[in-house]
Amino acid sequence: MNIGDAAKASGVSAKMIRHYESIGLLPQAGRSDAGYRQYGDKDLRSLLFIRRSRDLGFSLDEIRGLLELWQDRARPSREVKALAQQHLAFLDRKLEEIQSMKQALAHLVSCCHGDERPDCPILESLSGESSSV
Amino acid sequence: MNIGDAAKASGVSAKMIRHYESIGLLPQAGRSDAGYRQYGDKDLRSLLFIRRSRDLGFSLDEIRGLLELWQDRARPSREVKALAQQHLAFLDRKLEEIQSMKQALAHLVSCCHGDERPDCPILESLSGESSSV
DNA sequence: GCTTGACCTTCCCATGGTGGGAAGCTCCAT
DNA sequence: ATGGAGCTTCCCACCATGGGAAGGTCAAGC
Repeated sequence: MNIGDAAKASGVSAKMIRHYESIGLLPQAGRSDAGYRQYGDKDLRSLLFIRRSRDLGFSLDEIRGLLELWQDRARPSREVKALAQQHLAFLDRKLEEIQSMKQALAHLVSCCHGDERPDCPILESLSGESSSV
Repeated sequence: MNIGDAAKASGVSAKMIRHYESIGLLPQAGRSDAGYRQYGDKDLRSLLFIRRSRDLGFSLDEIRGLLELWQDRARPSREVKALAQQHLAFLDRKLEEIQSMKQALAHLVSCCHGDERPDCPILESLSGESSSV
């Protein structure tokens, strides 16, 4: 299986597959006589593992840890759970951050009549003429 | 006012102030005889405007637009509102993205007993042995 | 005056995750 | 044999931010 097919099958772009290999997230892929990277079922499973982890927002560094735990048959699930909980806390922080941005901005937007007149509570708030915010 | 004081007063790091100037987000600052950047009240107001906009998650490109509108006394508030609404929609998308990550991960975490045993629904799900997810 | 330390200048490099594209090689079907 | 699709490596870009080196400047204290 060439890299293009592995990319299609895994949902990870060929560019990224090469990148993951280069940073040691994936082992060096086998090569054909011509130097083409070759991928098998096992590689595909790793790629899918990575893609699913990315889908959950894990960083490549966290995924490195997850992959290690995955490959260690004797890992205590405690360690996996700890890693996941840590990321969950990170997601929570992000969520709150964005939520408060959204709330503040939504308020400003609702205050702005949005017509042809120049006066605008959004700009007023950003410039520090804090009347209602 | 030197850049360090402007940084303290605005909450924008000196590094970033220089950067914003270099990309044309801020006009070239005046210089002292020794070449030190000098900042006045007007510059400070711009810096605060930028910081508040960043706090709401606007990109530097969006802020460029906001600054232009701010400086245009005749702008229709309609344009400001449109820009803000666009960013609001972006925040909404981000929010949903993170929320669904959080939800999925929280489910997995709740399924993992997290003890010394090696079996772990989190890793199972990431590796594609989709039982409950 | 001279030293010292805090501040400023410019310049380059790094992060994280991804993409674009060039130059050159390989494979396969026609 | 030719053409096009796919592969290789290599460099550059994004966004926003920070780190740090090498060198100039300023003000306070001796």
